[in-house]
Amino acid sequence: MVENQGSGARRRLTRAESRARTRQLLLDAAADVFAEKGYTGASVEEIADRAGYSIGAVYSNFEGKQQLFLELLSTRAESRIADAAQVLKDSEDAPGFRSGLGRLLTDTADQDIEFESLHAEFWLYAVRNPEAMAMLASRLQEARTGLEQLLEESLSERGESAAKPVHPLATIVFALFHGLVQQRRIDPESVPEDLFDQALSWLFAGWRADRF
Amino acid sequence: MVENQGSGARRRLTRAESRARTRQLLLDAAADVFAEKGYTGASVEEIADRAGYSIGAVYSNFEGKQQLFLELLSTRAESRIADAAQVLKDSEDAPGFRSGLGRLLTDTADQDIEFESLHAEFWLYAVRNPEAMAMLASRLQEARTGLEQLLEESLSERGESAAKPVHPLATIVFALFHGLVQQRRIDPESVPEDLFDQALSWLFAGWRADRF
DNA sequence: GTCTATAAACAGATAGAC
DNA sequence: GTCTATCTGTTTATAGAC
Repeated sequence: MVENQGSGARRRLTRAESRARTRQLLLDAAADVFAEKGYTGASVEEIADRAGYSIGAVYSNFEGKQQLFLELLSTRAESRIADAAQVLKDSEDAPGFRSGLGRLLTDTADQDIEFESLHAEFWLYAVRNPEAMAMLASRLQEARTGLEQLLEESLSERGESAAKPVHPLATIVFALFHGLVQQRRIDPESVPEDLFDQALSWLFAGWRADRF
Repeated sequence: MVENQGSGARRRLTRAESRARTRQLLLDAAADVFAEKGYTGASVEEIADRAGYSIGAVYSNFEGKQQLFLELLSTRAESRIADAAQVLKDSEDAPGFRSGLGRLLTDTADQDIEFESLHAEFWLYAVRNPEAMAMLASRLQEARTGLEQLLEESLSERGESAAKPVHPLATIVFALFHGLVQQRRIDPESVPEDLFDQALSWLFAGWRADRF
């Protein structure tokens, strides 16, 4: 007796898969609520509600609120930047590199408004809970490394590689990105769309001139 | 009958002054606790305790937790940067300007560790409570204006003023400052002491070259 | 003006039904 | 594996003593 499990185009929900789906829905909902209310302000009940489950479902899939947050921290911190950088790498050529980053800035500040809030929550949590700091540090380093590779490729296409390490440049670009996104959220007029490109243009020019 | 009020070097505590002193102690304690625990995580009781008062003292001097926080937001946001910039202005000449900012960065990240946490709390609060956004925006603008003046004076001493507006430069320096401080708190090795100076050097060089 | 005591609401986490 | 009910602790804010 196979029951109606193999019938139809549907059917594919192992217990493990069903559990994984629940976990995913809870994690998505948690990201939303943590971004909106902050770690302390977010309630487990609201996370569960928004995912379409009850409180019990959260505690049967995660140890608790803290572990749920840490799982997001370890898997989602900076992921948008890494992804977006990859998109830029695939879709743009060297001259479009900077304007691509400029668009990334305005998109992050104006459209994906949860990103920077969640980033700030991760940062504050790590600052207050040293045991989570190494985790965030390694995620940030991953993102910076991705950006470094992008920069190196972009520069090598222009025949100006190998002379200086781009490492500090990547760190600077990264810091500038977050700083400008934050400022644009508070006072959009003070951070016009092309300011990031402008800054990168000056920065790169000065960096190149410093090779001699 | 004057009572023993005019006697001794002490005695100077009008009710108004005594009240002002209590308010000040509560505000100082509040800044500490909000920085350590966050807006939601900070309890009125802990603020009162740390100031040496009880819960009732808070509610007799402020409308509540929210107004206490908003008073800090409206008076202390970015004040350290404005103050520090003024110190730099008074104590340093043009060539020392950049290294002065570099020291400000490491001090802010390593010594006055409450500053950036409180800044992040202000930012998150404003992002989540639009009625407070204009207040933070104006405080940020004040700080940026102060930095602008510093830049203009520093540049005019080198005879290269008036050609271009420094406004965008001030915004960039500001964003970079916060971005690097945040990154240094998480991963100090990725933000060496002279990175900020290095970045400013490249940025200014590129900016100058862009005049033509 | 500040304190103590308390009210009223809400949180994270657990136990047991299904 | 998920839900309902509940336990326990904590929170903001207020009322009334002093």
